[in-house]
Amino acid sequence: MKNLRVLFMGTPDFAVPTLKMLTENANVVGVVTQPDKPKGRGHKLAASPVKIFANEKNIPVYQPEKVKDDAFFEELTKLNPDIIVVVAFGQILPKRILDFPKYGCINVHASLLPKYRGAAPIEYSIINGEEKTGITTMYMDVGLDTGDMLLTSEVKINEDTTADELRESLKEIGAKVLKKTLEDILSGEIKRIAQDDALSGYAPMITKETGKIDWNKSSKEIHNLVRGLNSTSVAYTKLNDEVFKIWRTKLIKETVNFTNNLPENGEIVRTDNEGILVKTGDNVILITELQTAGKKKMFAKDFLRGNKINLPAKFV
RNA sequence: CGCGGGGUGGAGCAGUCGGUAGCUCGUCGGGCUCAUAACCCGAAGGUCAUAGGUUCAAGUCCUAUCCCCGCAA
Repeated sequence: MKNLRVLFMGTPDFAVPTLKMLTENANVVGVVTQPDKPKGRGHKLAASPVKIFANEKNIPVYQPEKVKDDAFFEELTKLNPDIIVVVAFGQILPKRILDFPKYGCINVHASLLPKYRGAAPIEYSIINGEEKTGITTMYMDVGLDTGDMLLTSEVKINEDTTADELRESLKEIGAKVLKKTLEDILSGEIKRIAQDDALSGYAPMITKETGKIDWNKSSKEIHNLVRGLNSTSVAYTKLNDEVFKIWRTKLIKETVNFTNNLPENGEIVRTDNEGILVKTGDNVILITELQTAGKKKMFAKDFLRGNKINLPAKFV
């Protein structure tokens, strides 16, 4: 594998461990990543984590606005990679690029395909309450995550696993599975398995609206949303027109019986050292970590020290 | 130069018209109790982000810098 000419395409932090593995085991001839974009406060130009890593390793970096442009294809022919590895790159590869390398284009995808094709497989596997997910490597084709599957690796999702935690473990597993995939390709042992479209599903992009908590839903559904969105975007709700990001919740096993007056969904039932107890569609849920505008993420009990919530109060 | 909020004892917050700092917790010690995260008593702990300036006097006003965060992209 040492002599394998690899072109790597990727952008976020998730892609870095795989790139690192490649630099240690193969000949990475170049790295393609999204162009630096104005980002965050002040609109400062930010380089992708992949670019930063590649710069440290003195690997040539390419940042085409559109990878399908002729100019980039020309670069590609000069680099003459044997294989292209793609991890969370963020652009669709045209057919002529897919067909170019002799070993094709391999993608590392963070789900057990054919489920959760698309942009946000990690988040949606948790939001939908899956109990397992994993990594799938595949040969890319012109569709979105529709190519023939190669190797997979499963991981369990526990009741309180967050997207952030899951991403951390999957990015390392992705590197390992890809390594094995490349070894098997080179030895000729690899088997390709076509995806069964009948079982497929898409994990669309996360939007602002995705994170809005609907308090009419069950505690379980709300809990899944909160832990599925605890990194790039966060589940949120509003209290008196102020946005509350909800970073962590805890499920309450026992069903609470409201003998006298039944609270409305979203209404705060109690605030104490444990956190903020809120009525949901089917029971109650405990908010344990939250964040308000201008403040850092903090434990609910800490928030309550300096911010008294006068009941009755209701999240909307 | 995108808009905006904020940096005060370990944590979360107050601090009005400038007069040297307080609350809810935590911590430590003691008490009560069968017991406790409950209650009572007491204690330690802050050069109020940094550097200048105005003033008899600044956490509180002015200027610059550093850091943190929300929104928008």
